Amino acid sequence: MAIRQRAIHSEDKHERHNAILDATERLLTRAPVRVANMAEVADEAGLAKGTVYLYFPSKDELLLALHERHVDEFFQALITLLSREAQVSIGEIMALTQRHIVERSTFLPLATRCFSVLETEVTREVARAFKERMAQRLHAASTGLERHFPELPPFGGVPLLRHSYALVVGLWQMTANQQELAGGACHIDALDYPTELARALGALWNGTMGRPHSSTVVPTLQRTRQ
Amino acid sequence: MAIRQRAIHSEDKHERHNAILDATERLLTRAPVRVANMAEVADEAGLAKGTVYLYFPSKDELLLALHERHVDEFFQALITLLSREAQVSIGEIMALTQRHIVERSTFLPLATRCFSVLETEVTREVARAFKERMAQRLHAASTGLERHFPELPPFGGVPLLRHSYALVVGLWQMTANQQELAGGACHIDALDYPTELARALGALWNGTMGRPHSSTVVPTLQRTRQ
Amino acid sequence: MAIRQRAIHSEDKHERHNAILDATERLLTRAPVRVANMAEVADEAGLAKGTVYLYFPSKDELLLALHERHVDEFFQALITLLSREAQVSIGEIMALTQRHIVERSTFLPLATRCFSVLETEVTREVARAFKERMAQRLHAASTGLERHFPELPPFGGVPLLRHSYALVVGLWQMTANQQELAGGACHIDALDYPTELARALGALWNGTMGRPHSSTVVPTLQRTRQ
Amino acid sequence: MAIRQRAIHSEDKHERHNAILDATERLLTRAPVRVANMAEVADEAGLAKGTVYLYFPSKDELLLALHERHVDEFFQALITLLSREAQVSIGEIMALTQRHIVERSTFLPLATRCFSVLETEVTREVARAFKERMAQRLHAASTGLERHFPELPPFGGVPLLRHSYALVVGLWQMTANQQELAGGACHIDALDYPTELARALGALWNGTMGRPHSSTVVPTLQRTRQ
DNA sequence: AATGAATGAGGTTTCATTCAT
DNA sequence: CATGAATGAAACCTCATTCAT
Repeated sequence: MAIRQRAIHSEDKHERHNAILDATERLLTRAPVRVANMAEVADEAGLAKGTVYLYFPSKDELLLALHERHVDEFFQALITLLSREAQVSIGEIMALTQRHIVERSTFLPLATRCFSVLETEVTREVARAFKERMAQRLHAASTGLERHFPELPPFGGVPLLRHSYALVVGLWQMTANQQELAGGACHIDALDYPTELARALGALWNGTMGRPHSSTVVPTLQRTRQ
Repeated sequence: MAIRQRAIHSEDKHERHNAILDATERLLTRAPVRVANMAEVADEAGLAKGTVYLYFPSKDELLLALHERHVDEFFQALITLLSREAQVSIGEIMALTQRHIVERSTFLPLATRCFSVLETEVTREVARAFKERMAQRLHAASTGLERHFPELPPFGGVPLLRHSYALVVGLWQMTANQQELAGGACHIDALDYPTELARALGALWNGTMGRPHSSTVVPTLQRTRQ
Repeated sequence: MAIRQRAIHSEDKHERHNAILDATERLLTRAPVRVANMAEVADEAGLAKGTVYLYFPSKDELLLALHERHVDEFFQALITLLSREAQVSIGEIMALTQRHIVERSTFLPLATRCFSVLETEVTREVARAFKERMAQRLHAASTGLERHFPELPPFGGVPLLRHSYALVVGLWQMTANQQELAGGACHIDALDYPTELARALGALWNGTMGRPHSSTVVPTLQRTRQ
Repeated sequence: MAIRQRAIHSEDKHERHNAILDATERLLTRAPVRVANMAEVADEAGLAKGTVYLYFPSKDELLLALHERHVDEFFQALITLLSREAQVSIGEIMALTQRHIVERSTFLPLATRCFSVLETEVTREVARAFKERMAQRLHAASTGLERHFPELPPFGGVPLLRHSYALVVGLWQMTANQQELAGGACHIDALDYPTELARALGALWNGTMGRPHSSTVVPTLQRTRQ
């Protein structure tokens, strides 16, 4: 085990906390589906197993913390975008989603796993606190959203964001890793995930705001990829 | 273990196949979140562990088969409904969803689990075959759907169904078992799952068909519950 | 792992149950103080770890079962001796104690360990059942004891046996493994365990029965050793 | 952690040594069966873990030191009692035992633990020194005992004290925490520990001194409780 | 075909002790 | 002297799957 500086000051500890999350992220990137065990995490972080347990009380809380970091980064970016004076378009929000969620190969597999973790493997109190923080993020983002989209009823941003997130996750689960099939079973419905997500989100948002459907959002979501 | 007749003829085998699925379903009904182990499944079916393996090559394929039975029942009902001469309303489709998916306590937990199973624990060939059958069901339902909803473009039923399913699953994962929080953290967004799903699906369908939003679908989805 | 016959019939299972206890006993004999881990036990028994868990639900219950086997063998012998027509002397009982408890190097270390196990590591129900069986053995032995020793008041055998057992265990804990010290610190009090136990038991029994002290019991207890 | 003065002078060190033992005692009082870990000990003492290791080379030697303090307090009291001019009765010695050992909830659990510690976890030298000090205490007490009880042969106090101690410990291990069973399995033998101990010690002492059994000692041992 | 005994890899967590600061 | 972050060995137990009967 590599001998590392000791994390004595609060900031050092925070850094090491993040370093462990980074290590977990790297492992997840390498094999998004398989969940690493604590020995691997410790190894990747250059620490001993016991040290990881100094920073996270259990494997599940480690994974949950990483997921929350993902979510937080997305919401930070979203809230920043929405706090801008100039008009924000649906397309811009989708592009953000694309960058922070879709293209980040670890986000959705981990999110999927955390849904079950929250309900079974973690104390009620931890789960409650996590959900409370999520609710706060939603509210913050919702406020900005309502300013840019007057069609939304008061507090209408929260359910829209929730529904969008549900669509992102649900569609990913249905579509992910299906590219491999493209060769043989290629039908009209076998769009890749980002394209199909863009269409679905477009429909959801237009339907929520009572607008007629506009297909202009799709190219925007695709743009990042090209 | 009770001594059972041997299943020699093909129809007997099919029967036993289903009996194992029934047993798994019963276990899942009793504890939807926890996944039963094979010993319990065999026990519940009144068989030995080894016998279960004669009918299903692995635990994951057993679960997948049960999930497919769920899905099939839903699609059977949907296709039957859509094959009717008289006009089918969105509300009727949602009521069907409510009955077959939302109110069936085992459907969504199992679906969630199967998404990960499909990508990791099952041979490519099995996954491909499963998805192919799903695609066929989607096409069959889509054809009926397009007949009843002329706003849909040709083949537009397939993505709509996929997006709807994604929303059903994704929203369930976000909402399930969160009722417990209702007491303290109750916000405007803490709707129960069926209500929120009805709104989300309503927006998605209206948005997909380019209609203005109509709230009439919500009571329909709720009606089954009363 | 050596491939072994499968234990299918009830008697075979009982045999394997005992084989695992035998293996544990062997390990304990080799290193009476150190408690073996389950991997070692399985290895010594020529079985896989999981197999041991088929026969014993936990390590602690395995140890408790072995201890109970020790105790049972002692009580079987004691009850057999006491059921004899002819007069039984104190010396004979002590010789029995010597053979089954003192000279069996695993008995007392394991007994010591089981006292703590019973109070912390085992379910109340298991502990209760164990103690109930112990009480029955005590009563059975007591009945015979009272027949041979009329000085004992009715039911007086039970406490006498309990006190004797307490003395056996307590004195062993104080004396065991102290031989090593004999060289330097040899005082008048540094008798070896069997001799000192014989004297202590002699005093306890005589005191309980209101007899004047007789030293004749001591040589009897020593006899086995020669 | 509170910043503490450094212990520079020898007396300060001794004080801190005792403070750590006090902390351990407090923890043990709170949960006599569970053995505290070093983190808790340090915490309770208001010190850092490493500091505890400055005063005790290992956890086991810490426990042994605490046990020795217990034992020493008992022997101090016993020797003081026996050094008195006026006749000392068996009852007085038993009352002393009652106060210092039986009623001190930490004494016997710790004693039990230390017996195993002495044989395995501690260097030969440490164990030898401990036993040597015990022998000296025994001899000192024995001298006084022989003066008050002329029936005792020369040096007869040492084995009597040893046997008594063995009985105290052994009977405690058999009886402790068994009150819970009183409800259902209540037999004539289910006396509480102090009562049963009084009878057993009475028999042992009378047997050792060649006296006929007298039951007068029992109420004496109970008196403290009332 | 049916059984269920046997397997053993796989993963989590604890905590006494060390040592850099 | 004092700290407390870091260590890593140690041990338990589960359960999907195999295969002798």
